[in-house]
Amino acid sequence: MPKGQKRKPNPTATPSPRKKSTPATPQKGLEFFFESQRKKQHKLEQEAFGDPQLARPSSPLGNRGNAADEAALWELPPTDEEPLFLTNNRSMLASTSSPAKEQPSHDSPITTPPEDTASIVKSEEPYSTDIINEPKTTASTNSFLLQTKDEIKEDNEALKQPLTTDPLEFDAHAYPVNSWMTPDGPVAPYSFITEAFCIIADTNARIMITNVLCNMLRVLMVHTPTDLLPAVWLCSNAIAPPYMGVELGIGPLILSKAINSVAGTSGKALKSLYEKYGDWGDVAYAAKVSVRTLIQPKPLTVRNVFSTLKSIASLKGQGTVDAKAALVKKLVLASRGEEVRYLVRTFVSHLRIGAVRTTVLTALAKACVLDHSPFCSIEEDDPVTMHFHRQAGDDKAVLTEKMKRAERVVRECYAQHPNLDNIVPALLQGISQFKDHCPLSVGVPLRPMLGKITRDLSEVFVKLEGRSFACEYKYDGQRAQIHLGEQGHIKIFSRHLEDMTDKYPDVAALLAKMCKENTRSFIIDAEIVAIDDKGVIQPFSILSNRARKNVMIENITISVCVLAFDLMLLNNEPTLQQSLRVRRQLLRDHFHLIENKFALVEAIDASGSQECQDEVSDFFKKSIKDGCEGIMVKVLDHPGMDNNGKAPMDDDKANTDKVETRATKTSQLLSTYEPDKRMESWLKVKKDYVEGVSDSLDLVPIGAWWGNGRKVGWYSPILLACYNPESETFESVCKCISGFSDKFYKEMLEVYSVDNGRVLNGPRHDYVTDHRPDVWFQACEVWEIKGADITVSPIHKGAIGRIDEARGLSLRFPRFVRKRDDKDVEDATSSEILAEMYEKQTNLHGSSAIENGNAENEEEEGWIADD
DNA sequence: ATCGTCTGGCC
DNA sequence: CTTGTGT
DNA sequence: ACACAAGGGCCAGACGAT
Repeated sequence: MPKGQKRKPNPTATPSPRKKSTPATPQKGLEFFFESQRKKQHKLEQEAFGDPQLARPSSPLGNRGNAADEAALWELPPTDEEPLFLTNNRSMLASTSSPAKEQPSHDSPITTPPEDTASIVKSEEPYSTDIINEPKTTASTNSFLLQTKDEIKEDNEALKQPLTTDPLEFDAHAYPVNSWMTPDGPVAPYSFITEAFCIIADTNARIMITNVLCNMLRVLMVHTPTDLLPAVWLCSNAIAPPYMGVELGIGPLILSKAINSVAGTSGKALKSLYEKYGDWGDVAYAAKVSVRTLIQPKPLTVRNVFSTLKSIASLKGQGTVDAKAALVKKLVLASRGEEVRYLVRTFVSHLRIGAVRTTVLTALAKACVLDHSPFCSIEEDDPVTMHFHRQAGDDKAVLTEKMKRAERVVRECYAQHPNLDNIVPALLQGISQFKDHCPLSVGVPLRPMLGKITRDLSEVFVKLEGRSFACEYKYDGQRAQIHLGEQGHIKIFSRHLEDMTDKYPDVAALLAKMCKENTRSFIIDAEIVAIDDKGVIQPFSILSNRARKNVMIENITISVCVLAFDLMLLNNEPTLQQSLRVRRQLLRDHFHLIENKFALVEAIDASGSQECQDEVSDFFKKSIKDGCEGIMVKVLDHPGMDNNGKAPMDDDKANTDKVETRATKTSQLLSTYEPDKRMESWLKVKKDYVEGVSDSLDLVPIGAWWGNGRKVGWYSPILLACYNPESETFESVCKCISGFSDKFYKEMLEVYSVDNGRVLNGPRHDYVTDHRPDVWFQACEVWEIKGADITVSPIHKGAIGRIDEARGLSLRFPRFVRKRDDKDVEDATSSEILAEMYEKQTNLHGSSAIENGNAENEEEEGWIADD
């Protein structure tokens, strides 16, 4: 069904075939890039391993991280040239976004309606993004080609294998790209990748999605390798790694402006289109089909789309809204057929094709096995190369194995060094050594390890039976990955790898003091929590009030404490492969605790025995009392190495197959730090997962909006209210989108229809809310809605006036649990009850200081700061 | 200067 | 952050 | 089991309008 709901490409508007030539991007810059890339890579290696001034002794854990790396990260190139494969991607930018850099004059917005564009001629820019300025006919555009249009077309049709071909059969070299040719070499048209997007959007089959992506990337890799990186970015809904702080800053506002000026539509018309389609790409498509462009601009190319995106992201300051709209308009105007759909979705960073980061990585890895770029030096006899790359005579099984290997390597590499600007160029040179270019290093965030959600404490004991494990407080703060380099460089990254160093100058100032003498560099995983002046942990909302940019230590109003729980690198050695027990000990051994500023998370160790179950249960309760979300439970030791000496499987009697499987699995759980993985060796037990511990409200649906994407045609989200018996009103508490099954959505259309009178023309007089849902409901049902916390809301109205004069109460993480057919709307949670729940929750807070920030408390552990 | 809207980012 | 869905 | 896509409350920062 959802598949059916994915909007199919409109058959009446065929995706524009690659029939036209693209008057070229100067290939020179890109050629230069790859040339210098080869040189610099060589140089970098020499520096890393040869230069006595920069090289460090390589470690038994691998030769990752070195002085050259670190220097480069903070833009202190060890040589006069910029290192290439590190986070510094300016060299890449310089080549791919040259139009923006060389042509700042593009700022002047062009808001002329399409009809007038013919009169505007003249551009210095030869790129196809510059559509409006090219009154050339198609024929003249193609004039430098040796073949006629028809000949090319025939050619293509004859030779073209569909991208859906099994990658093992697909021949990227034979893929016809004559039409991509320009005087400066081949250039991939944007339509090439949108064609792939169309196919991918039309299926849910993951294998097919990967195959199409894989084939698409191979064609680029073989024919236009410099287009590979931009294409990979376009596939991943991003244009730069998160920690580079590059944002498009395009939303509905700018999009509307641009589309209106292209299609001559009004904001109102667009809005109604959006209500109909629920997707800005589809809106743009619909708005554009009705427009006849007199002058067909030059086709878009992958690199131009990408470089324009980069330009948009680089705009800042006054007038940027119009400037962005102008650039968006140019691309929209130049797009043909299906292109505009994906172009616009790219603007809002939401491709909606059912493939994002991981799938693209997989496809990329496979692509690199089956083909290689002209820049890849395959050495015939090199066993490592042959371990990954396809060789003549490889049968299906061998290739499958190689692809699996490559996928593992690429994903592991990405998890430790998530920067496509480094990974893709490195991959273009071959899979075998590319890992060395993208090491785990200080200054580059690794993707954090995640915990599996666990709904019950008893589940913990089933999953971890026979193993030793640590239970840690899960504080309600912000996850932070803190890096200190040997030269004193500091970076603090968020859970999604944004650079938030600027937000925490106080934490940065702490790092030097934290380090014991033997600590020169590190990466730690921690939670930052707000504390008051007495060292009492504050709720998340306090932390979120903290300033984020240009923070001066003197002006900080919200103090924080860093609670560390893991160590991924120490003194330039990755510690990922150590057991948690060892990593934790390293943490204890190498850091001073600083009262109310730096501590290790509150924790106990346990295993599966009965006493432990009680202990863990108490610990869990205590964590909640102390204002935490719950606990994390983590396997401490490597398989078979449990400290309690107990064999993992010893007292398993009733050996059904299932038990056996469970036990085997349990006994193999890793205690390593696995970046980017949600492993069963880390279990997350939050209070609101556990029955009876969380807040649960009985609310009344009073309205809804029409859903988007997968949920088009359904009510989503739904506006819910509590009941105030005093004023006899329904006060909005939250919108809810989660917890509904597809079946439920369908039933809802029946339950709330105009026909049965449960859909109203407007809000009832007794509905108290600032929201304006698409559809108003007659209050007639009660639903149980679960949430994590009750919050004082700037917009919702629950119990307004009771806790705060102007603000009502709302719910954090609302989700639907079930209908309460046993209740009438007047029996819904009352405003008073809601207010009391809020008070109870806030009284819970404010009692507990951070315990192990106090050195005296922990003498039996023996890891307190000792000087 | 101040306020409102938009955007992206935490959870 | 949570949840349901499809492979 | 995994990947993806719906979208929640709430915030600071940035830009634009007044």
